[in-house]
Amino acid sequence: MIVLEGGLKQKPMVYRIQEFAALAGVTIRALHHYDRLGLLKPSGCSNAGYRLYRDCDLARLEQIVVLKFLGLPLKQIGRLLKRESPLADTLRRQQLVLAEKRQQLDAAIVAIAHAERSMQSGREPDWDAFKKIVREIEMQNNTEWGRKYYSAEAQAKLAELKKKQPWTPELQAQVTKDWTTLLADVEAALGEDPADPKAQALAARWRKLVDGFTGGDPEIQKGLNRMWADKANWPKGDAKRFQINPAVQEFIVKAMKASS
Amino acid sequence: MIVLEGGLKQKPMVYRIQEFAALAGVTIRALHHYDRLGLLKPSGCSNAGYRLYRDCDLARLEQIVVLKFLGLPLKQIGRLLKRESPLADTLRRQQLVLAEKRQQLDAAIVAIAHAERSMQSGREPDWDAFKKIVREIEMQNNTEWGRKYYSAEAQAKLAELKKKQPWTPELQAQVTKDWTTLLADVEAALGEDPADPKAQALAARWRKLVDGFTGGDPEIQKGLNRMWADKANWPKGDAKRFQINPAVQEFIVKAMKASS
DNA sequence: CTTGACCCTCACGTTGCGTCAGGTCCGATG
DNA sequence: CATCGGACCTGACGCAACGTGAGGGTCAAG
Repeated sequence: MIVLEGGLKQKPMVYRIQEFAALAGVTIRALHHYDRLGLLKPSGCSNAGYRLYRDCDLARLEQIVVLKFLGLPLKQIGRLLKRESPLADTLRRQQLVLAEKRQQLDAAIVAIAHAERSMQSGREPDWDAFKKIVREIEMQNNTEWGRKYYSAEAQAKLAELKKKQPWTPELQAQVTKDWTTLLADVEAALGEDPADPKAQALAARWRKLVDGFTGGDPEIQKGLNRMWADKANWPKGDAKRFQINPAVQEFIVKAMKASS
Repeated sequence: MIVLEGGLKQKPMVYRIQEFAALAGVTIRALHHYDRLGLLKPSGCSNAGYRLYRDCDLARLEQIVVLKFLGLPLKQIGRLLKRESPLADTLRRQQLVLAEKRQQLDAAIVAIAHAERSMQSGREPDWDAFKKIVREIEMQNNTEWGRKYYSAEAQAKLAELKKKQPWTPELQAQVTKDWTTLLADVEAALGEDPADPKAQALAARWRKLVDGFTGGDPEIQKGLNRMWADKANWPKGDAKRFQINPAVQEFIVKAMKASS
């Protein structure tokens, strides 16, 4: 049973937690949470330890609520409120994130609609058709995070390549295997002279694998180079899977130079 | 460094976990997880305790991936795969959920765009404007879950009412207070005769508060009745806030009848 | 002096895995 | 034959943003 404290103390206008929570449309527990995270410390405190909030706290809380509504994590909101990171940049990034999420959502909605149609006739839905949709979208996400490294031209060319050669998991497995064997072979040849025919053969295999992705296009190649140069900033999940021995990399670079 | 097992054993086509995970585009850890949840038990097991997967497992996993893509929680996916709940219904519900999420996303995207425009000129964004947007959407969500109880006509009338009388948190506080005091007063009068003038006065107050929400419209009233009749199925978070003493409810019903 | 509404601080539960840590198993090599 | 590197195993903790009690003070009214 909720009994609100109706007492209007006009002057300092302090609120106890329940009143304050109702005012902003959040729960008491959320306020506790924000307090412990340091996001919103109440500006006052009764001698019994009660949290006492004022109008200035309300303004801050409303900012928090808005930023949360935009999908920002609380840690970032904290940095924003402490002016440790610029609002404008954060919003721009978040806009991209949300746009991507929206695409996923739309795809899912379309997929469900498709499923319901295919189920009206037959009892079982068309699992195979979905598989393709899902793969399509997930592949798109994989490319999405690296998109910024490529010029508009390179992106268009990549899209064309993808049409001609769809990126199946079988192909993925094959390519992964090719790369790992090549990397192992190069590692075994680290002692050789980069100009040696053996090293040159390795460099040639390397070039062929890269061309398998770039299609031999120099624009795409430039984007790829930018991407690897920025390896430090990759999403951590992906960075691990593409760890590569620096010595190997250096060896190949030398071999490439020697052949040109 | 990843070294794939290239051995193609054509006949039974068993996969070890890494190979299988790559095939479906999920992580090994996810497979462990699904195994423990009972979502996908590998159909085989080597004598060393290695999980061994076959093509039938792949089909099941792909279904899991698709359903996960549609935003379904793993528990529900489990029930669906065990045929404990019907796929068609679940998909229909999920479609609504996704549509709602999409609205939120769109609102957030629009809000960010709005913010960037308002920041280009002035340094600070227009916090007040957002507050309204966010409240609008969150209020909408509050009404969304109860929408199913109202006829199309009632929904239209509710929308009109909301325009004439926007639902501010101040109003919310006032209404909450009115209800709680009324409930307390009724509880204190439980011993009285429902036909007594005192009880009738309480019933009148009750009617006035209800009319404050329905606008006196009988269509809306009917929807409200349906909603309370289905109280058991409310979202648990909300159900708790509207707990009401059954004796009080009974008393008011009797008083209403006595006055008619 | 006792309710009862309100407040406090732990502290565990949730969802879907990521990420070690510590140990086993297997094929290839010295 | 021993051993080394990969792949595999089973716990078990971590994360995000709170929800949900448990157990116990505070304060005004009766």
